[in-house]
Amino acid sequence: MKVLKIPEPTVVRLSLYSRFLNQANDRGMDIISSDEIGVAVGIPSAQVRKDLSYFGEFGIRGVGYRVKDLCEQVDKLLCVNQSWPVIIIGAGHLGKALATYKGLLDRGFDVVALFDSHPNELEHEKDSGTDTLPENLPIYPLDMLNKVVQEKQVKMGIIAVPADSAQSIADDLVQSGVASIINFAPVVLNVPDHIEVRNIDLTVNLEVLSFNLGMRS
Amino acid sequence: MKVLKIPEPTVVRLSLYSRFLNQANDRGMDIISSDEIGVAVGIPSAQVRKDLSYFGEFGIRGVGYRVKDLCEQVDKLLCVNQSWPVIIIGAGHLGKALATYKGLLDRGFDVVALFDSHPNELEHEKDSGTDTLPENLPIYPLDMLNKVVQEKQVKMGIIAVPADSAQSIADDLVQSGVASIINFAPVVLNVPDHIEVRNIDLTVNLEVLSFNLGMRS
DNA sequence: GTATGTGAATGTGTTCACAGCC
DNA sequence: GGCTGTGAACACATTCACATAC
Repeated sequence: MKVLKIPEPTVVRLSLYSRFLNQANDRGMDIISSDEIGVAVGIPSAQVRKDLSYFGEFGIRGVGYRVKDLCEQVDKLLCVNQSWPVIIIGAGHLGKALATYKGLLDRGFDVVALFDSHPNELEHEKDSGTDTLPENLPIYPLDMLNKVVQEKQVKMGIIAVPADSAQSIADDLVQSGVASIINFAPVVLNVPDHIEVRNIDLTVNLEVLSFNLGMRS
Repeated sequence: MKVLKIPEPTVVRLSLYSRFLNQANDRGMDIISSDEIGVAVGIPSAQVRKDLSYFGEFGIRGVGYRVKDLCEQVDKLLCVNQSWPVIIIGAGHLGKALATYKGLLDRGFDVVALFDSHPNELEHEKDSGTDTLPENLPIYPLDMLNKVVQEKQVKMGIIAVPADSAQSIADDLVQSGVASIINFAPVVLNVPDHIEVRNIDLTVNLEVLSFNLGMRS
């Protein structure tokens, strides 16, 4: 069992393993090999073993891994067992898409509030056809940010506002005390070193695809 | 000027450079240094220079880069000049969020159609408060996929459906002839080698954050 | 025999530091 | 002097291959 310096790709894969292991566990699977995990998430089995080996020896040589045990261990590493309050800033289509996404709660992420600069105009309108916002999910104006973050002990904020207001929202989030930010806006945010930002940028992804398509000719 | 083996992170950064350079160009900036670019996108200047050097010598030693020239060159690499027809499968909150997102067209990505398994139930309802879908954006049933992909020469599909139908949609997309897929569903897709898939997974990103928060204690 | 765990080897990406050119 | 372009050094990540344990 070593510590110190976990490669960041390893952590990303851990999340994939966790998802698959939970499914396998629900299906009542007992023993699983690194090979089966690898096939399921599209990663070489040696990589799976190495990833897990950073955190301990979870398997049984000559046998495999006990699904239930491994699942628990990995979930503990990712803190899936505990519930993380998160907030979403921006109640446009994207913000609502995220707020109504049930996959978050399944993995321990609890959207405790939505924020918007014009909360009154859109409070729980009926959206025909698609899921509506949870009844009990409050939509607050931005000046409630500090209060909510502190009261609910929020550590993570999700930015789902247009590019031109993203930096200002990021500043507000940092100011309010969150430690980590997911940013959906297509801008590079400027934040202090102790804040972790992860960008989710559709345009960049599309451009990588178009670059690669262009290369093939 | 070398070719062969461009690091994939380089391509991702190229997209960030392009965004910034276009802004700088619009602002009428003439000359820019690798350092200024680096500061703007949060990357060391040596990295900026190395990234660009994979594709040619775009700068002037002792001076910097001509913004207009560099902008054109980078945009050409990313194929931003040409228009890419893309389709979105899934017209839930997420699909609509993507379809109404104007940033795509700015960068040459033209959403030519939305697909949904129940297109009639949601055809252009009025969404109060937020942007409605473009009037001329058709919402088709899934069995129109092949026809649209072939007629519009679509190379990229965006999967915005729930996890349990994502693989089946991916199969349909591959079958229809798209070359690249952006997948928002939290599953690992199984596709042939010649298809490029890029996953955009909020849950994984959140779990990396919660892992890192957990590590700090 | 079989599957894990892991150093060693390899491969990939970043940073350094300086030669080359303005 | 200043800034680019780039080989060489370094750091990081993956893969190999085998010792180890069941």
